[in-house]
Amino acid sequence: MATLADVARRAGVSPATASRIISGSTKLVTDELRERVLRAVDELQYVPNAHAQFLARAQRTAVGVIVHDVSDPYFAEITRGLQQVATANGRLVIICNSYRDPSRELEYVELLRAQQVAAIILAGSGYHDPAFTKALTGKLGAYTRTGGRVSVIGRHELPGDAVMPANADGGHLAGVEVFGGGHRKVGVIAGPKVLTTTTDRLAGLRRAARQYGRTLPQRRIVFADFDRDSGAAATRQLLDDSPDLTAIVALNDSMAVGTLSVLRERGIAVPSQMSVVGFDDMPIARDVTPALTTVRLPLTEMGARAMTLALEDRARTPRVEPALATLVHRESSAPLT
Amino acid sequence: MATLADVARRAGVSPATASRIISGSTKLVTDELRERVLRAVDELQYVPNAHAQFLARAQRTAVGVIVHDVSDPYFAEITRGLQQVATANGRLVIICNSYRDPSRELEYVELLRAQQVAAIILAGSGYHDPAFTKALTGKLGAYTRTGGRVSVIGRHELPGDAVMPANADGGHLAGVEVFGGGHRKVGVIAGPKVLTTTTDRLAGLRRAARQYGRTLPQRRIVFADFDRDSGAAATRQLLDDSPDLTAIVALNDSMAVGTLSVLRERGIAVPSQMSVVGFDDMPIARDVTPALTTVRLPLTEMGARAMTLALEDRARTPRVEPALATLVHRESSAPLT
DNA sequence: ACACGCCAGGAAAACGCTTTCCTCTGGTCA
DNA sequence: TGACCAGAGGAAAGCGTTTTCCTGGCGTGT
Repeated sequence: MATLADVARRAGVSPATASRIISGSTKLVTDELRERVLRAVDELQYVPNAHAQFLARAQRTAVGVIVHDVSDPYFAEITRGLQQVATANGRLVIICNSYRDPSRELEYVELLRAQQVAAIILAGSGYHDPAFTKALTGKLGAYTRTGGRVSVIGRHELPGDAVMPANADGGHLAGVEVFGGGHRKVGVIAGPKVLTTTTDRLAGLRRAARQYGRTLPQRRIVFADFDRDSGAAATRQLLDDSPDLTAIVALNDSMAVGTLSVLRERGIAVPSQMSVVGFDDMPIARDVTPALTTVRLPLTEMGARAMTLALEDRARTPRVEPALATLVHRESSAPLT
Repeated sequence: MATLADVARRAGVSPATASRIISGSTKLVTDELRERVLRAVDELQYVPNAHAQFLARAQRTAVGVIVHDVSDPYFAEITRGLQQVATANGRLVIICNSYRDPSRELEYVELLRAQQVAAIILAGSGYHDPAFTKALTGKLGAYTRTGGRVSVIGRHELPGDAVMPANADGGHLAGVEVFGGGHRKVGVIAGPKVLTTTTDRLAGLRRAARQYGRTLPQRRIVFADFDRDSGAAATRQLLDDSPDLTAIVALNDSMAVGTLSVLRERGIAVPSQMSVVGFDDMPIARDVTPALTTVRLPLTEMGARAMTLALEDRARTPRVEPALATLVHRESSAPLT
């Protein structure tokens, strides 16, 4: 690998001069030398060693992002927003997938700290696990104390700047859609119990139930894994246990898609025999048949705002920005007739 | 930020000893010192500076991946495969999105080279652009000459190890499905003209047409952007220009989904009035109604194999591994009655 | 008891760059 | 013509690690 010294030697100048030309310092350099150096760069196909540059400059430029899984559309949307703002600010983004493993999340915080990133962004639900939360808070604290910035999406258990999706309000909207439509026997396909997203959305749903004088009995709630296939399995269980359901709320769209496929398989008509409501408004929601009624979160925007917060001037009090949920009514839900 | 020197001072040892303990060298150290150093690390929340480590070790560990867009399910699947193998080998993966912009691709190669990654993997279609190909080949050549490894997925225009999806064969399979089913008026929604993937798949389709004594006239081919909405727009154009079509082949599933939505909107029954065939077998393909007949590529496996090639022992002749396409028959296509 | 070898630990060089500080040349003004 | 100043270029000090090489003390074998 060609080094700066090689370039300088070939151009017959000092490394200092070569560096100034290549990395564009304010210091003036004769056109003749500039020319010679640039030619040498070209001939040697020289690319500065980013690590050495980093060390010499002590200037942090990359940003780290920890998500559950980028290939999950939910995070894909968020990541898109993050990236937009990051590249607009000339930042390199390092994406890490925790695959919902808290210990891996901890490892990645360490790794990003080692990489000296300017900011760490954690996206995705938190965990109901005090020991883990404490460990994570500790590591993030050490990071911020040394000038690092942290911003989170949807994790109220952590300190720092935050963008908070209105999960509870969204759950409430979904609840209003079904309970307000006169449904009484409503099944719920929830996400993993350990995730705060699950409990938040569920709480909103419960509030809506109360508001309409209904209840949400434990036996009509099945916990699944936020993916299509476990949503399908949960639907089967729900249908077998409570054959009299008239509506199913799935706490995310992937699971709702699984629900729709099971209903189709069993010949249960949607929405005439069963209303289905999802959550997140993934792109797929409008393409399934019937198109899915769902609660929309502004995912791309949430990503963009989290990155903006992370990149803002340091040293101010943490800011928490809400992200509103809205109901997108499509064809998979209807009032009880 | 605490440095190694801080830790050493606090523990009352030399930086050398501290380094040996922290980074686990083979050299032996007394338990007492080890203890003191580890305590200091803990108290200072010390994390070694990865850039400094890199510089001192001169050991490349990260791997760079350039894709068109991770949030596109096609690349999400590939990336999943890449990541699996990478993390199994303890490699950090840096993902870069070119958003189908050749010049950005060039920039990213430079950036990854600067990051001193051990390997660069390019995934996704290449471009019909000799000047660009030459520039890219040059940069990659400079990289491999200095010990870097390059592997590509589906880009025959570039040198190095490659995993080659059977795009032409896949196009042929799609063609057999429609022409073999007796369809004569077949519309095609192609991807961007500049992509080699488009031309390859189209070539396979043409071969199938010839085989069944049919043709694929230019006016029944519309070029779109490989995404849902441009697929929908292309479908409208196709229907308006050729009202007598009985089958449509979309060169990827996203566009096929757009096609289905337009057909539904216009009340054209699938498959009785119109057969639809997609390409790639994205997860969504089985969840739309009717479920999409499509050509399957083993995307995750392709990613895994590309990463394996990239991580293998250096210095051998480039290897090209094919990735077979298969037809997944679902409900969106049927023979002409 | 002496010499030797071994081993724990430290000093210092190296990794590739940036940047401060210094030197030297040439021009300007009195 | 001499003193001064400005500006172009170079020397060298760092950035935070790892690692080689060295030192000094101890144990062992004769």
